[in-house]
Amino acid sequence: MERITSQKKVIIDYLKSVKIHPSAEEVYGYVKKKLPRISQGTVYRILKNFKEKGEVCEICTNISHFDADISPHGHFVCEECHKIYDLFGKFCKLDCKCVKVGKVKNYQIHLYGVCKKCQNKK
Amino acid sequence: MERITSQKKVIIDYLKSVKIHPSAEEVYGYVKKKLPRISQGTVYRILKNFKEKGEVCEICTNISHFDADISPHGHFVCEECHKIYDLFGKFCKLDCKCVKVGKVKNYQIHLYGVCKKCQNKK
DNA sequence: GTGCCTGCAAACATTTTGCAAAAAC
DNA sequence: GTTTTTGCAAAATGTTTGCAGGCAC
Repeated sequence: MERITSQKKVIIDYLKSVKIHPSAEEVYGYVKKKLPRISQGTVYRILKNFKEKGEVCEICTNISHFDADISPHGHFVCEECHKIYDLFGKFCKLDCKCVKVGKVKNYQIHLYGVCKKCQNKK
Repeated sequence: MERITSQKKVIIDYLKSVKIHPSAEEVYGYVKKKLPRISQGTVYRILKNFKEKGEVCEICTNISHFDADISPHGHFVCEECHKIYDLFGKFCKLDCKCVKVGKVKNYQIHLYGVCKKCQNKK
């Protein structure tokens, strides 16, 4: 049975109270003020735990796969085999004109799930 | 003036010939077979160079920012100040029913550009 | 020949992990 | 008391960088 600890409470309260989308490092920096003995490892473990339960989501900015097809298209990432599939459906074309916060240079659409091959393995 | 080297040629030819969306590590593994003396640093430098010129794009799978708002919404990432803005427009709702490659659990939409604050600084 | 590019190795940033002690139940 | 979770430190992972020599032009 999962246990409720002060570390988890402080982290989820913090994430629910801010809109700055903090990095793991920023979460650690804040939580350390409230719980000075907390370690980075714990922060990473708790964030991963929340993510797996679906209580928080991660936002991707750090990137590591490359594609020479620069036309606007989406990607389906299989969470089992980590294979990346191209998606060319019409929903991959976004209308960026209505974005007010700044000038959009490009965009990415990522769907996460389990691909058919991996579904059939079970 | 930029120079054309065998390392660059092998890398871009490889990326244009495959559909597996290789990681930097995979690019290195392949290119090493053709050019055994190539180093990882060179691969990273060349990939970054191609990306900056817009010849290849990066696909995000490695992730590092957290958001307790798990409703479907997009993010605008400013390439100058690295701030992340929430986007709640209607284009942030994707219809995933037409995705055939697997079962979609969730998705992310990321727009990249320069936010208004940074535009005004110039 | 000049200046950009590469190989190498070290540095750096980020995240994960093993283990004993501490805390939750 | 039992089991999960934590703190710590080390390791693993992924990426960047400085520099001397090599290569494109």
